[in-house]
Amino acid sequence: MKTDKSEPERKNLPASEPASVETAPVSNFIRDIVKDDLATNKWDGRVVTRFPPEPNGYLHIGHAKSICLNFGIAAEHNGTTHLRFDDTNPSKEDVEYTEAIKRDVRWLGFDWGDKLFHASDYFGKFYDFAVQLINDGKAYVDDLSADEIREHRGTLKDPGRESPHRNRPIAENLDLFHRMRAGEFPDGSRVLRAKIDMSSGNVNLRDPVIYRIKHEAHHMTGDQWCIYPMYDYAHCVSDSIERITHSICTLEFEDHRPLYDWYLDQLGVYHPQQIEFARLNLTYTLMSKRKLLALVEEGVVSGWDDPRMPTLAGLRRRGYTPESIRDFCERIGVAKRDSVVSVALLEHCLREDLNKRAPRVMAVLRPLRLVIDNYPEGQTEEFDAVNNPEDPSGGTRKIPFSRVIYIERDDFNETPPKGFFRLAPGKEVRLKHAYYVTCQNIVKDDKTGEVTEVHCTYDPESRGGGTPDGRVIKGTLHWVSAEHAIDAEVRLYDHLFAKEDPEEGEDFRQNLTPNSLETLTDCKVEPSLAKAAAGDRYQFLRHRYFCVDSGDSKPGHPVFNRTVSLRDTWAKVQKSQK
RNA sequence: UGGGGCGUCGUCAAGCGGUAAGACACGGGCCUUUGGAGCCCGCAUUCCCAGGUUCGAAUCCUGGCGCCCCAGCCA
Repeated sequence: MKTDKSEPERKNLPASEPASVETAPVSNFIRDIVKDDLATNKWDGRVVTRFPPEPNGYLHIGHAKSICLNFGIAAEHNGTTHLRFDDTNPSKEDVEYTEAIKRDVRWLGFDWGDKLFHASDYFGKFYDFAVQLINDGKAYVDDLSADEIREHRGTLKDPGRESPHRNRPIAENLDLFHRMRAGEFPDGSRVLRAKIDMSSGNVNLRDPVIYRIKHEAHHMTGDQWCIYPMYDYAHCVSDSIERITHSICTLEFEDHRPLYDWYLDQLGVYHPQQIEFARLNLTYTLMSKRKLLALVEEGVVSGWDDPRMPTLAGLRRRGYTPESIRDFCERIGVAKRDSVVSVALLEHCLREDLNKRAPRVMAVLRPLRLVIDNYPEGQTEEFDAVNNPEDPSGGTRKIPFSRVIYIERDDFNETPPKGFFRLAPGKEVRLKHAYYVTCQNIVKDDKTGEVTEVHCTYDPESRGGGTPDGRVIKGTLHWVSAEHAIDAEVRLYDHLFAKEDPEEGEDFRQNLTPNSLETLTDCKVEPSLAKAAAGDRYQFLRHRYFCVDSGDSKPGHPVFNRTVSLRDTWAKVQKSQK
């Protein structure tokens, strides 16, 4: 993969505060449970959590919430957090994903130390425990087909029926299970099931499958196994083996908790507490891994790290900072009620962080030539420009100025609407860091009528941006000297989905924003950007925040991704005038 | 009465029997060499509804109503 070094990224950004002191932790019910447990010494003073992704896709912002929660709670109490790959289904999983997941967790700012595990590390133990269940008469081999098992399971309202194989002698179960493992039976021909209660109101307890046969190679264990354990069984036993204290998962697993508890109780082993919280939903954001995969596979986006994706890899490439994501995860809180957080909050967290850290720079996205008629031809001078008014230690840089410059097309209007205080015929504006200029006349294209050039005069007295007479100039424009400008490509991203709820309607694809990527190839940026490196973040003055693309940017041809816009009061005013 | 969970501002969310935090969004003002940032002010007499207990209820009890999840050999 292209870029992924949090190292170089860190280098040219001011050091960030460590996660622990960013903000005082907000109270939530899980923190309360942990605090209580510590007070009653339930776990001998230990706090051990785990983040258990399945390596079948990339991590997204929803996972970030879980990561921050698990690592955060442990860190607050001097505990540890395990990174454990829940890799019990070889048909869906891949090493590409495990590497991406590790990279993303690290980038977010968390460290699992030597606590890196895989459920597949425990395949041997899982097998032995299963044998124990059989020996205790708590599990049996079922010969029913998948369809038959479903049929026997009953419905939500009607109880299920017991399998005819349910009361097989222990010895026979043992023999069959050994032979399942030995590879004697084809996929789907038999399963190992827990013997619980076919009439339970909780469907999960109607003799759930423990092991299924899959003659498939596993990315960690190769072809050592042809039977693989199911999630419910593998997860609780893994937690037990690792002596997890608080096993935090999302709400949909609430119904599984009785099963989690059942396995551990029957096995008579160490028993962590499962706690469920509401997963993160964001407006305009698709959070389903399966559907995100579809976008990648169908080429709707350029990959898992496309800057429009809600994946951590995508957000990183877009220019998000790990600090802003952590701050966001802290601010949204943790509770049990289903909710949809406004994406505006995420963007706010980003802007707040970038405002403090991103150097200001001048870039003209849609250039319009401006000629200063009374400025000597061939003359060049330099101005000192503050890199970041929010950061006194940010220093200054030199910006070259000359007779012909580029300004933003939007910053000139031949027939200015009310309240427009940028450039217009006869009007005077300030060129940031430079001089005041007054528009004297314009040049238009004969055919299209489009303004192709603006002619101005400058006031030599206004050097630096002020005049002795102290006259008030409301409009300040950014600009780039034509002969010194660097050509750049700029990619403007919009929300991938036009609907607040991307899942609305029959097919989420119908809710895609028609043009969520607009590429501008004729941009002019100030020469200091020649040294911009992949991942560097800037504020293009008066525009928004941009990040040097880590995939396609090259030394002679920088490519910038729009990270997030600046607040735009003028746009708001215009909107309200309509 | 299939089982499980949840209902506090537009959106998140504190609150744990003592009289509704905070954030985002929104509206108004100040300030400004970014229409940025910053600063100030405003924004739930009321907590899904109805009863009850109590000197006192968002918090406890009872009964409704609404929303979410579950019938993979996925996780």
